[in-house]
Amino acid sequence: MKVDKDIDLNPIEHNQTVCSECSIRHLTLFQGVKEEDLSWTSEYRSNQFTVAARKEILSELEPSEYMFTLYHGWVAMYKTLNTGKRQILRIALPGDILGFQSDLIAPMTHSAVTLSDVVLCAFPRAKMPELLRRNLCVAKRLSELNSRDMNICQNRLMTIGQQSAIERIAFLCSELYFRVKSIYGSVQDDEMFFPLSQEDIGDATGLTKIHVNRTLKALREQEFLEVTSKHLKIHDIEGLCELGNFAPSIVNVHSLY
Amino acid sequence: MKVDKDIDLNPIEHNQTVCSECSIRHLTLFQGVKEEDLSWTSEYRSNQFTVAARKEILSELEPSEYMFTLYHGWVAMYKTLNTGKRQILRIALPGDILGFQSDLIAPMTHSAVTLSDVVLCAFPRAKMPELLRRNLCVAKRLSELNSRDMNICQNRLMTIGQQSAIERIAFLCSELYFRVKSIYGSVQDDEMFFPLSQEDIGDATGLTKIHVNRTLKALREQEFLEVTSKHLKIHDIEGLCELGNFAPSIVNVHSLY
DNA sequence: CGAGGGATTGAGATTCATCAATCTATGTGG
DNA sequence: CCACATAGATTGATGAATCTCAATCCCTCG
Repeated sequence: MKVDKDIDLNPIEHNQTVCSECSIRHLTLFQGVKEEDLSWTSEYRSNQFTVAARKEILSELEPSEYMFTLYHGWVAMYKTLNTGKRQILRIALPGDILGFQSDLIAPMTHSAVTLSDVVLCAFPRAKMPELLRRNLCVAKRLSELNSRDMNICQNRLMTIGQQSAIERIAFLCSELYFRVKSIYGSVQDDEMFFPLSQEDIGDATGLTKIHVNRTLKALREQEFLEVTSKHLKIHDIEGLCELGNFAPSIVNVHSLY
Repeated sequence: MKVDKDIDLNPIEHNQTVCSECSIRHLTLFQGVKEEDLSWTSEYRSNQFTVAARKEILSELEPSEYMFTLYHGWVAMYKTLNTGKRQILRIALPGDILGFQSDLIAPMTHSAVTLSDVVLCAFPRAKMPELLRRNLCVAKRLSELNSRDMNICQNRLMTIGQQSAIERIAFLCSELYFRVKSIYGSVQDDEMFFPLSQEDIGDATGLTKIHVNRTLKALREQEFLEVTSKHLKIHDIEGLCELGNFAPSIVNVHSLY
């Protein structure tokens, strides 16, 4: 799928979401911030930006002025090999943090591309150390989100290293199904928005897009799921989890203390 | 390789290493603890334990009373699939933290097995929240170490998802070479202790031990490296890094602020 | 309505897994 | 100290999973 390498973030001029009225704050870095602290804490967030689908928002090896909270839409974090091959490391969904790394000013260790139109809340990196020192519950929440992402990353390692093509795709779809469910509370009729192309699925699972195509056909014929244009319909989520050896609990964020 | 599933940690009765005299403290969780804080901070560490090679020290799905700092030796962190297949998630080396996860009392998300005789510094989980609240530079260091591990995990995902057998093994050996080098400052004659069996290498790279054997033979014949019993000799580290597309900097720990 | 990008299908090549046998090093008990 | 047992390493033969190349189809969008 064609990716636009020019980073263009469009600042939202009017009607930016205010943190105190944010409907997904319980998913984000600011989850535990007390109401009375929210006004000064949210000063560390700068603009909200909109970005079109298939635009790069972070580039490996380049520094980035901001890190982001994904407010709306889907984003793929990935790395590119010298051969041009691409590995998708994780799919970010609303509430997720994009571009955090402990050396805040170093070049990015991975890239990020939007899979759909998205809205981002930007945090200037330069201000992060101060925020983390001043508001410990933000620092704590950051650890928790990182820990969840580590867990997901390790499970992905497991699935790519040890499972077959059909199992890997079953795992991926199960993971995304349960993550979407945990964000919105439910998945209407087990049908959901799913902006990954077959090539994206391949880059996430370590398969070629052609083999992904054949494998999706098998999953369709065995009545596990159907992937059509930007759309996933799950027929048998239990069977899918079993096939992919996926445990729904891994998508949960756990509290540090 | 046979693994002993019974966890048996042998407490060191005499001559335990005191944190203030620890020769690898600069690598550990206590790196940044000020001298004057070290006495109370180190109270949160309980016993040191010795464990023989090929013993399990953490078990997936079971809670663990302790988390550990690896003081001496090598440990493999891994997950097991319902099919019995095993994926090694990372190789822990001295200074590394074993068994941290943000939900401290939950069952472990992965197992750990010693690859050599090891010495562990144990931290009772129950005391961790208090430690992290009381000593912020420990909390900060924990984030930094976790961030480094995340970086290593993502690179491993990349190598397993996108590279060939010989590239994956080149990557693994490069990674371990540079990590050992960063711990001890140098690797004498490019020869080092290397307790992974061919089966371990396979479980770390998503290959069968038979294919690992053939691939090691190729690496030997192409004069990149030689792996003999518990021993790795590197002939051409630059070529190896290039082959595996390995960037030495990924093993570094970066400061959070 | 035409162009372009993704999806689909087929054929053939390649990599890696599986099965099976042998070899070698190490440690143990007699 | 030797014989044996055991586990890991090595090699060969075969087969399956997945990749690569190539062609065509189909949908969307301008």
